[in-house]
Amino acid sequence: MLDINFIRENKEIVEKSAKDKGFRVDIDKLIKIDDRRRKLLTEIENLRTEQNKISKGIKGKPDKAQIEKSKKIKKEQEKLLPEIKKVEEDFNQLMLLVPNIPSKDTPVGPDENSNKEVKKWGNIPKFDFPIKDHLDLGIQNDLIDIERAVKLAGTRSYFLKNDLVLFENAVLRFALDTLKKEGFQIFNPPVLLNRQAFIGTGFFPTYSEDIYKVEGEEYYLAGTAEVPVASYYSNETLGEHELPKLMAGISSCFRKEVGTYGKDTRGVFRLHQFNKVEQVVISKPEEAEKYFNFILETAEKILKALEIPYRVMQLSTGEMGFPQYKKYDIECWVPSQKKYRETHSCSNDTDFQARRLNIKYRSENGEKEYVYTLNNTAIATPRILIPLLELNQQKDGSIKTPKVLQPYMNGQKEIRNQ
RNA sequence: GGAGAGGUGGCCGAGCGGUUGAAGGCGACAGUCUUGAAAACUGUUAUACCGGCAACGGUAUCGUGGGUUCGAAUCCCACCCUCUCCGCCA
Repeated sequence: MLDINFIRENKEIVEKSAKDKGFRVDIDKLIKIDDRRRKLLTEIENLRTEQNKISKGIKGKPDKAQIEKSKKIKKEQEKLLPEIKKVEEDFNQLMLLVPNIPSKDTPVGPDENSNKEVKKWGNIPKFDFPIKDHLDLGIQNDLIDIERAVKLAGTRSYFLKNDLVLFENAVLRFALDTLKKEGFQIFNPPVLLNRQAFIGTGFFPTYSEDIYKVEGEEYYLAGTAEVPVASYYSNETLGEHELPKLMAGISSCFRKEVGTYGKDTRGVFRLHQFNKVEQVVISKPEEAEKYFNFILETAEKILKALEIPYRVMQLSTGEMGFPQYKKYDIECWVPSQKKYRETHSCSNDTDFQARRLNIKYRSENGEKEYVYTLNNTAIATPRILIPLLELNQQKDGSIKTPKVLQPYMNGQKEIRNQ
């Protein structure tokens, strides 16, 4: 959420930002509603002032004149109440639809063609045998079964099997260990959450169509641990000395993937349910950029250790999403597609989420201010298994275990069909 | 799921329907005292919004939303949450 006073004073910027990002908001309407809201509020406050004055003058029993006057004021108030209620509702609803402002260095453009590569790491491997893609490798070694999953869970579902289950756990655990070393607190959060958590993190109302709702209850399944972890300190004021909060959540993630029909249907790239370790940082405004780079680097560290070639893209305005001020994607090399594919998403949301979540900090001089929130994937599976399986495949279809994961696999050096 | 108790300021805790934004205590901060510290004493100590350069003024807030009343933390209704006991259960 943006500050209404900021919106009023920077109407053109707010309008342009929304347009560049591809969102439709009527800022004129919002300001008009706010004008009305302010006017009504003042009128009601003035009436209450009068009424309070009368009440304060009454010591014992009120006399007739006092009651008459008070009743009259009350009637006037009651005339205004239905309108103010409506106006405030409209106002709040519209406020939730105003996207964050993109950073000045964000490339302006409607889609991924405007994204900008900011770094690249690793050499693209050459194979001296015909390679298989992750699904063929998975089927050959009895590690992935999608056909049977579809019988009971529909499209975009999967079974992982045998050593791949252990391998997946190894990857996740490796990510957690890496983050722990970097000073993160680790969370296993709830993922069945109330509306407020989704509004607070900026997923509602804009992205509500992609989120599963529990039938008959006001609970929803989180598509990322960002939702519960960023909400952890909601409605709290932190001390300046407590910042930054480095938090990492591991959870299953659920996404409807509406509007992606026919996209990425092969294998385990785009799924309704997957697992992810997510980094969330709560920081002081002036340190946000620093920690934004930090969580990008921790993710890179994990990829380097896993020896996956990747590149970092700065996303354009049209690609970056509703709550973001600045966003990088990390894309990993997928040999079978001869392309980099998105595996990580790194966001600086400034105080946009903090305003909705009501998370502040008290500075040393006693001032209260909103915190900044940042988040980035640490690792997401099964998606990351795609480059991992493909990059480590051998001529006979078996798969080498990356060195850093071997300790997590009891020293097992390769995965093959038993 | 059944039965009961309860939700008040940073915390504990009081509050006959009328200077109650809210006693008292704790904590925190400042001052006095002290070589220093502690103790003691004195004072200060909620948040949001609106108006104002400011001093300050106004409004709202005692789980949430309604209602009764000239007036609600206090009475009524609904909902939410927490705790205890019983049942069920990984």
